[in-house]
Amino acid sequence: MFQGDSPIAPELLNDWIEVQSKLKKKLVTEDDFKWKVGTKIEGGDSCQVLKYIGGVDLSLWKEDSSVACATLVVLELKTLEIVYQDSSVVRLSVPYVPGFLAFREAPVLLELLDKMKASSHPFYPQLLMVDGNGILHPQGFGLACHLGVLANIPTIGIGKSLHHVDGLSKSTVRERFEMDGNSSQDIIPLVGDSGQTLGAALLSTRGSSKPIYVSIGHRISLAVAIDIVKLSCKYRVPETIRQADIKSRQYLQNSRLIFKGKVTGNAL
DNA sequence: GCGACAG
DNA sequence: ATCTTGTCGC
Repeated sequence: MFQGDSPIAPELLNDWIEVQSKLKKKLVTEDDFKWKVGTKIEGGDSCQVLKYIGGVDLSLWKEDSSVACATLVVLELKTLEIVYQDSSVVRLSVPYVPGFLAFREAPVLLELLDKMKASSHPFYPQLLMVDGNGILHPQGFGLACHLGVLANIPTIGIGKSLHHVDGLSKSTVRERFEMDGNSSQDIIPLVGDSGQTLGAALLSTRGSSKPIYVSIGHRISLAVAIDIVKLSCKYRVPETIRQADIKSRQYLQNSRLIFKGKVTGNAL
Protein backbone atom coordinates (compact mmCIF):
# COMPACT_ATOMS: atom_id res chain seq x y z
CA MET A 1 0.00 0.00 0.00
CA PHE A 2 1.04 3.58 -0.41
CA GLN A 3 0.46 5.48 2.82
CA GLY A 4 -3.15 4.40 3.04
CA ASP A 5 -3.85 5.13 -0.60
CA SER A 6 -3.07 8.78 -0.13
CA PRO A 7 -3.02 10.72 -3.39
CA ILE A 8 0.20 11.57 -5.17
CA ALA A 9 1.74 14.92 -4.33
CA PRO A 10 0.68 17.52 -6.91
CA GLU A 11 4.31 18.54 -7.28
CA LEU A 12 5.26 15.01 -8.27
CA LEU A 13 2.51 15.03 -10.88
CA ASN A 14 4.01 18.19 -12.36
CA ASP A 15 7.38 16.48 -12.53
CA TRP A 16 5.87 13.54 -14.31
CA ILE A 17 4.13 15.75 -16.86
CA GLU A 18 7.44 17.47 -17.52
CA VAL A 19 9.23 14.14 -17.97
CA GLN A 20 6.57 13.05 -20.42
CA SER A 21 6.85 16.19 -22.49
CA LYS A 22 10.65 15.97 -22.56
CA LEU A 23 10.68 12.32 -23.62
CA LYS A 24 7.94 13.03 -26.13
CA LYS A 25 10.38 15.17 -28.11
CA LYS A 26 12.36 12.03 -28.85
CA LEU A 27 9.32 10.12 -30.07
CA VAL A 28 9.48 8.78 -33.63
CA THR A 29 6.09 8.17 -35.22
CA GLU A 30 7.26 6.63 -38.48
CA ASP A 31 8.68 3.27 -39.43
CA ASP A 32 12.29 3.21 -38.26
CA PHE A 33 13.73 -0.28 -38.54
CA LYS A 34 15.58 -2.41 -41.03
CA TRP A 35 13.32 -5.44 -41.12
CA LYS A 36 10.31 -6.22 -43.24
CA VAL A 37 7.03 -7.85 -42.22
CA GLY A 38 5.96 -11.07 -43.88
CA THR A 39 7.69 -13.67 -45.94
CA LYS A 40 8.19 -11.65 -49.07
CA ILE A 41 11.62 -12.55 -50.35
CA GLU A 42 12.67 -10.11 -52.97
CA GLY A 43 15.48 -11.13 -55.26
CA GLY A 44 18.82 -9.76 -54.18
CA ASP A 45 17.25 -8.12 -51.16
CA SER A 46 19.35 -8.89 -48.14
CA CYS A 47 17.21 -7.03 -45.62
CA GLN A 48 16.09 -8.74 -42.45
CA VAL A 49 12.65 -10.15 -41.80
CA LEU A 50 10.71 -9.49 -38.61
CA LYS A 51 11.19 -12.65 -36.62
CA TYR A 52 11.28 -11.94 -32.89
CA ILE A 53 8.49 -9.99 -31.24
CA GLY A 54 8.42 -9.20 -27.55
CA GLY A 55 5.63 -8.66 -25.06
CA VAL A 56 5.58 -7.28 -21.53
CA ASP A 57 3.04 -7.31 -18.75
CA LEU A 58 2.71 -7.02 -14.98
CA SER A 59 0.57 -9.01 -12.58
CA LEU A 60 -0.25 -7.63 -9.17
CA TRP A 61 -0.41 -9.40 -5.86
CA LYS A 62 -4.02 -9.23 -4.80
CA GLU A 63 -3.28 -8.75 -1.11
CA ASP A 64 -0.86 -5.90 -1.80
CA SER A 65 -1.00 -4.13 -5.13
CA SER A 66 2.47 -2.70 -4.61
CA VAL A 67 3.94 -6.16 -5.15
CA ALA A 68 4.15 -7.12 -8.81
CA CYS A 69 5.62 -9.65 -11.16
CA ALA A 70 6.93 -8.24 -14.42
CA THR A 71 7.45 -10.55 -17.36
CA LEU A 72 9.15 -10.20 -20.73
CA VAL A 73 8.48 -12.84 -23.35
CA VAL A 74 9.81 -13.12 -26.87
CA LEU A 75 7.91 -15.08 -29.50
CA GLU A 76 8.87 -16.17 -32.96
CA LEU A 77 6.39 -14.36 -35.16
CA LYS A 78 5.98 -17.21 -37.62
CA THR A 79 5.01 -19.82 -35.02
CA LEU A 80 3.94 -17.61 -32.10
CA GLU A 81 5.94 -19.91 -29.84
CA ILE A 82 7.85 -18.58 -26.83
CA VAL A 83 11.61 -18.53 -27.40
CA TYR A 84 12.56 -16.48 -24.35
CA GLN A 85 10.99 -15.50 -21.06
CA ASP A 86 12.11 -13.75 -17.92
CA SER A 87 10.27 -12.57 -14.84
CA SER A 88 11.01 -10.39 -11.86
CA VAL A 89 9.06 -9.82 -8.66
CA VAL A 90 9.42 -6.31 -7.33
CA ARG A 91 7.88 -3.78 -4.99
CA LEU A 92 6.45 -0.91 -7.02
CA SER A 93 7.37 2.53 -5.79
CA VAL A 94 4.31 4.44 -6.90
CA PRO A 95 0.57 3.71 -7.16
CA TYR A 96 -1.38 3.61 -10.38
CA VAL A 97 -2.44 7.04 -11.54
CA PRO A 98 -4.46 7.22 -14.78
CA GLY A 99 -2.28 8.80 -17.46
CA PHE A 100 0.93 7.97 -15.61
CA LEU A 101 1.11 4.20 -15.82
CA ALA A 102 4.67 4.37 -17.12
CA PHE A 103 6.03 5.76 -13.87
CA ARG A 104 4.74 2.68 -12.12
CA GLU A 105 5.58 -0.03 -14.65
CA ALA A 106 8.37 1.17 -16.93
CA PRO A 107 11.32 0.84 -14.49
CA VAL A 108 10.92 -2.93 -13.99
CA LEU A 109 10.23 -3.57 -17.64
CA LEU A 110 13.32 -1.62 -18.65
CA GLU A 111 15.39 -3.77 -16.31
CA LEU A 112 14.18 -6.91 -18.03
CA LEU A 113 14.98 -5.47 -21.45
CA ASP A 114 18.38 -4.19 -20.37
CA LYS A 115 19.27 -7.52 -18.83
CA MET A 116 18.54 -9.30 -22.08
CA LYS A 117 20.32 -6.74 -24.21
CA ALA A 118 23.37 -6.69 -21.96
CA SER A 119 23.85 -10.41 -22.51
CA SER A 120 23.66 -9.88 -26.27
CA HIS A 121 20.91 -12.46 -26.41
CA PRO A 122 20.26 -13.57 -30.01
CA PHE A 123 16.49 -13.40 -29.47
CA TYR A 124 16.40 -9.80 -28.30
CA PRO A 125 13.09 -8.56 -29.77
CA GLN A 126 13.02 -6.46 -32.91
CA LEU A 127 9.71 -5.07 -31.74
CA LEU A 128 7.91 -4.86 -28.41
CA MET A 129 4.21 -4.97 -27.70
CA VAL A 130 3.13 -3.28 -24.50
CA ASP A 131 0.14 -3.85 -22.26
CA GLY A 132 -1.09 -0.24 -22.31
CA ASN A 133 -1.48 2.59 -24.77
CA GLY A 134 0.99 4.44 -26.95
CA ILE A 135 -0.04 7.85 -28.28
CA LEU A 136 -3.65 7.09 -27.36
CA HIS A 137 -3.08 8.95 -24.15
CA PRO A 138 -4.01 12.27 -22.46
CA GLN A 139 -0.52 13.67 -23.12
CA GLY A 140 0.01 11.65 -26.29
CA PHE A 141 2.70 9.66 -24.51
CA GLY A 142 1.54 6.45 -22.88
CA LEU A 143 3.52 3.53 -21.49
CA ALA A 144 4.31 2.09 -24.92
CA CYS A 145 5.89 5.39 -26.05
CA HIS A 146 7.70 5.77 -22.74
CA LEU A 147 9.25 2.30 -22.93
CA GLY A 148 10.03 2.65 -26.62
CA VAL A 149 11.95 5.89 -26.21
CA LEU A 150 13.87 4.79 -23.11
CA ALA A 151 14.79 1.38 -24.57
CA ASN A 152 15.13 2.76 -28.09
CA ILE A 153 13.05 -0.04 -29.58
CA PRO A 154 9.97 -0.03 -31.86
CA THR A 155 6.87 -0.45 -29.68
CA ILE A 156 3.14 -0.97 -30.14
CA GLY A 157 0.57 -0.12 -27.46
CA ILE A 158 -2.28 -2.54 -26.83
CA GLY A 159 -5.19 -1.34 -24.71
CA LYS A 160 -7.85 -3.80 -23.59
CA SER A 161 -10.18 -0.99 -22.68
CA LEU A 162 -10.48 2.51 -24.09
CA HIS A 163 -8.78 5.37 -22.39
CA HIS A 164 -11.18 8.25 -22.98
CA VAL A 165 -9.09 10.85 -24.71
CA ASP A 166 -9.63 13.65 -27.22
CA GLY A 167 -13.38 13.12 -27.28
CA LEU A 168 -13.19 9.38 -27.90
CA SER A 169 -15.59 7.20 -25.96
CA LYS A 170 -16.93 3.70 -26.08
CA SER A 171 -20.16 4.95 -27.58
CA THR A 172 -18.37 6.75 -30.41
CA VAL A 173 -16.39 3.60 -31.15
CA ARG A 174 -19.50 1.45 -31.08
CA GLU A 175 -21.29 3.85 -33.42
CA ARG A 176 -18.38 3.86 -35.83
CA PHE A 177 -18.44 0.08 -35.99
CA GLU A 178 -22.19 -0.01 -36.57
CA MET A 179 -22.02 2.80 -39.11
CA ASP A 180 -20.59 0.60 -41.81
CA GLY A 181 -22.45 -2.40 -40.47
CA ASN A 182 -23.09 -3.79 -43.93
CA SER A 183 -19.40 -3.99 -44.76
CA SER A 184 -18.88 -5.30 -41.23
CA GLN A 185 -15.44 -3.83 -40.73
CA ASP A 186 -13.20 -5.44 -38.16
CA ILE A 187 -11.21 -2.29 -37.68
CA ILE A 188 -11.90 1.42 -37.40
CA PRO A 189 -9.53 4.35 -36.99
CA LEU A 190 -9.71 6.30 -33.74
CA VAL A 191 -9.86 9.94 -34.78
CA GLY A 192 -10.12 12.37 -31.92
CA ASP A 193 -11.90 15.73 -31.87
CA SER A 194 -8.54 17.29 -32.69
CA GLY A 195 -8.60 15.48 -36.02
CA GLN A 196 -5.57 13.38 -35.21
CA THR A 197 -5.66 9.62 -35.64
CA LEU A 198 -4.65 8.27 -32.26
CA GLY A 199 -4.95 4.58 -33.02
CA ALA A 200 -7.41 1.95 -34.14
CA ALA A 201 -10.06 -0.22 -32.57
CA LEU A 202 -9.63 -3.79 -33.76
CA LEU A 203 -11.98 -6.75 -33.50
CA SER A 204 -9.17 -9.25 -33.57
CA THR A 205 -11.28 -12.38 -33.26
CA ARG A 206 -13.99 -13.31 -35.71
CA GLY A 207 -17.37 -12.44 -34.28
CA SER A 208 -16.06 -10.76 -31.17
CA SER A 209 -17.74 -7.53 -30.13
CA LYS A 210 -15.08 -6.27 -27.74
CA PRO A 211 -12.24 -4.53 -29.56
CA ILE A 212 -8.64 -4.04 -28.56
CA TYR A 213 -7.17 -0.59 -28.97
CA VAL A 214 -3.97 -0.39 -30.97
CA SER A 215 -1.79 2.70 -30.93
CA ILE A 216 1.76 3.34 -31.97
CA GLY A 217 4.42 3.52 -29.33
CA HIS A 218 7.75 4.39 -30.95
CA ARG A 219 9.53 4.03 -34.30
CA ILE A 220 6.57 2.49 -36.14
CA SER A 221 3.57 3.58 -38.22
CA LEU A 222 0.01 2.69 -37.31
CA ALA A 223 -0.55 0.76 -40.54
CA VAL A 224 2.43 -1.52 -39.96
CA ALA A 225 1.58 -1.85 -36.27
CA ILE A 226 -1.89 -3.07 -37.17
CA ASP A 227 -0.51 -5.61 -39.64
CA ILE A 228 1.79 -7.06 -37.00
CA VAL A 229 -0.91 -7.14 -34.34
CA LYS A 230 -3.20 -9.03 -36.68
CA LEU A 231 -0.43 -11.53 -37.39
CA SER A 232 0.07 -12.19 -33.70
CA CYS A 233 -3.55 -12.68 -32.65
CA LYS A 234 -4.71 -16.24 -31.96
CA TYR A 235 -7.24 -14.85 -29.53
CA ARG A 236 -8.52 -11.38 -28.77
CA VAL A 237 -5.25 -10.23 -27.24
CA PRO A 238 -2.00 -10.67 -29.22
CA GLU A 239 0.00 -13.72 -28.12
CA THR A 240 2.89 -11.54 -26.94
CA ILE A 241 0.75 -9.76 -24.39
CA ARG A 242 -1.31 -12.83 -23.58
CA GLN A 243 1.72 -15.01 -22.85
CA ALA A 244 3.41 -12.28 -20.83
CA ASP A 245 0.21 -12.04 -18.79
CA ILE A 246 -0.02 -15.80 -18.27
CA LYS A 247 3.64 -16.19 -17.32
CA SER A 248 3.68 -13.24 -14.93
CA ARG A 249 0.56 -14.57 -13.22
CA GLN A 250 2.07 -18.05 -12.91
CA TYR A 251 5.38 -16.78 -11.61
CA LEU A 252 3.64 -14.63 -9.01
CA GLN A 253 1.50 -17.56 -7.93
CA ASN A 254 4.58 -19.75 -7.43
CA SER A 255 6.35 -16.97 -5.55
CA ARG A 256 3.35 -16.65 -3.27
CA LEU A 257 3.37 -20.34 -2.43
CA ILE A 258 7.05 -20.29 -1.62
CA PHE A 259 6.62 -17.16 0.44
CA LYS A 260 3.91 -18.86 2.45
CA GLY A 261 6.10 -21.88 2.98
CA LYS A 262 3.71 -24.25 1.27
CA VAL A 263 6.27 -25.36 -1.25
CA THR A 264 9.83 -26.43 -0.74
CA GLY A 265 12.56 -26.45 -3.29
CA ASN A 266 12.76 -24.43 -6.43
CA ALA A 267 9.56 -24.85 -8.42
CA LEU A 268 10.21 -21.84 -10.58
C1' DG B 1 -19.85 20.23 -8.12
C1' DC B 2 -19.93 15.52 -10.50
C1' DG B 3 -18.32 11.93 -13.25
C1' DA B 4 -14.41 9.76 -16.03
C1' DC B 5 -10.06 7.70 -15.60
C1' DA B 6 -4.75 2.48 -19.77
C1' DG B 7 -3.09 -1.11 -15.73
C1' DA C 1 -4.78 -4.88 -11.78
C1' DT C 2 -7.99 -8.01 -8.63
C1' DC C 3 -12.54 -10.25 -6.65
C1' DT C 4 -14.93 -15.03 -9.73
C1' DT C 5 -18.94 -20.18 -11.95
C1' DG C 6 -21.49 -21.40 -14.73
C1' DT C 7 -23.23 -20.97 -19.02
C1' DC C 8 -24.68 -19.96 -23.85
C1' DG C 9 -23.09 -21.00 -28.47
C1' DC C 10 -20.29 -22.76 -32.56
